[in-house]
Amino acid sequence: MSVNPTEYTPITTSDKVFVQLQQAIVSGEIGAGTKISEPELAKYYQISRSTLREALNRLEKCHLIERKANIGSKVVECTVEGLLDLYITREALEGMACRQASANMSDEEITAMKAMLAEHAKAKALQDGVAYYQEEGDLDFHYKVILGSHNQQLINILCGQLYYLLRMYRCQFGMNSPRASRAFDEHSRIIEAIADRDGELAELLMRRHIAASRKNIENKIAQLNHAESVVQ
Amino acid sequence: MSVNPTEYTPITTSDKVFVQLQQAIVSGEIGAGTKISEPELAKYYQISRSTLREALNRLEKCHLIERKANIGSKVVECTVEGLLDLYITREALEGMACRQASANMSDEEITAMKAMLAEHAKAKALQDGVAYYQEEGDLDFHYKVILGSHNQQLINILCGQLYYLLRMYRCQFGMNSPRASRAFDEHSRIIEAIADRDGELAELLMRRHIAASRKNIENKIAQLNHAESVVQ
DNA sequence: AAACTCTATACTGAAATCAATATTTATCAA
DNA sequence: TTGATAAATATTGATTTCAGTATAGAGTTT
Repeated sequence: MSVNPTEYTPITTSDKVFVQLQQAIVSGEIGAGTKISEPELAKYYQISRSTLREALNRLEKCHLIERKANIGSKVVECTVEGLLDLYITREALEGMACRQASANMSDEEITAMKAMLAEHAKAKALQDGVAYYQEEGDLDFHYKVILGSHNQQLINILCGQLYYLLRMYRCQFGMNSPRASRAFDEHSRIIEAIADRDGELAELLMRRHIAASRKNIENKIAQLNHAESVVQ
Repeated sequence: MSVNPTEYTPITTSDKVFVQLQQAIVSGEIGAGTKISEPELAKYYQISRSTLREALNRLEKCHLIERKANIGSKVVECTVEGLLDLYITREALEGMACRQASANMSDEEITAMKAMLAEHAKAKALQDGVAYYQEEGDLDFHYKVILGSHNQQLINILCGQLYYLLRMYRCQFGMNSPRASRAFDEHSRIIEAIADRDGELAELLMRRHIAASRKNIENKIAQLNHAESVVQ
C-alpha cells in the first residue's frame, strides 16, 4: 500500500539516508528552520559527509532544505505565503494534469480509479472515513490523476517535488479539515468528467477542488490569527 | 543585459562548471543522449570529480541530464513528446503566473514592462525584429511576467528548471518560427490585461499564446515527418 | 559454431583529508 | 559602556584516494 508513487526501493546509501531525512523533516522531527550541521548528521547516520551531501542535494530538489554557498543548509520554513503559493501552483498543474488525464488515461486506468473510489466509499461508510480519507485516500486519488496525465513533466514536478512539501505542510500545520465528505463528492465528479473524456470540465473541477482546499486553509488561518489577537 | 533572471554571479567552482556545462548542453555542444564520463569531464574542466558531481546534481535538477545509480549520467534526449509535455506544463504554469501577476505586480513593475515592450517595438521596426524578438525579447517578456507573479514556487519551477530545457529544445530543434509579429501583438494584449488587473483574461491570453506556439511546433514537426517520408 | 562463464577494465559510490570562508568572541580604544 | 577590529574556531567547499559494481571481451565447453 504505497501511497507515494515515487516511493522506490532505495538502492544506494544516500538513497536510504534521503528517505530517512525526508520523513524526519516532513514529520517535524527535524524542525522547520533548523540549521543543518553536516558533520553532526553524518556522524548520526554513520555515513561520510559526501554521502550525506548527496542526500542533501536530493532534499534541496524537493525544496525541503535551502542551501547557500559557504553558509550551509537549513530546513525550509513553513510560512502561510509558502503554503498559499504551493496551492496556487498545485491548482495550475493538477488542473492541467486532470485535463491531460481525460485525454490520455486508458479505459483500464479509469475503471481502476473508479474501483479505488468505491473502496474509499466503503471505508467512508464504515468508520466515518474522515481519518482514512483525509490521509491516504486523498493522496491516492490525486496521485492517480497525476500519473494518468501521462505527462512526464507534470508527474516529475508534482510527485517528485511539490508533494513532499505538501505533506510537510499537512503534518506541521495539522491540517485535518472537515472537508472529507465534500472532497469525496468532488473526487467522484472529477472521475466522471475524466470518464466522459471531458478535459475542459475535468480541469475546471480539479481547479475548484484545490481552490476550495486553499480557501478552507485561508479561513482557518484567519481564525487562528483572530484567536491569537484576542488572547493577546 | 541578462536575459536570465536566475543568472547569478557564480561563486563556487562547481557554480562556474555548472554554467559552462549548462551552456554546452543547451547549445548542443554536448549532444543529446551523450553518456557522461565523470573522470573525463573532470579532467577537461581541471576539477576534481566531487566538484563535478556537485555540478551534475545541479544539471539533474534542471532535467538536463538523467542519472541512474551504478550506471551513470547521460544528457537528456530531445523528443517530440518531451517538447509537447514541456509546452503543456508551461501553459498551465505561465497561465497561472500571469493571473497572479495581474494581482501582485506593482504599478512600477507594470510600467517597466510596458517600457520594455516599447523597446521591443522599436527594435522590431528597425530590423524587422525577427531575430532579436525571437531570441531575447520573447524570453525577457516571459521572465518578467513570471517574476511578476511574486509566487516563489512558480518562479522556481519555471526559471530554475523548465526554462533551461526550453532553451535546449529551441537550440536543438532550431525553432525560429514566423510568429514574431503575432507574438508581439499577443504580448501587448497580455500586458494590457495585467494593467487592467484582469487576472481571468490575462491567464486566458497567456494560455492561448503558449498553446499557439505549441500548435505551431506540432505543425512544423508534422511537415518534417511528411518530408522525411517523401524522401524515403 | 554458438552460447555461457569468467576475468579484466572502467566507471560510479563512499570515505578521509585539506583549504577557504564565515561567524563568533575577546580585547582595545573611544 | 559601547563600538570596532582582530584573532580563533567552526563549518562548508574542494581534492585525493579507496572500494564496490557493471559491462565488455576472451576463452572454454557443449
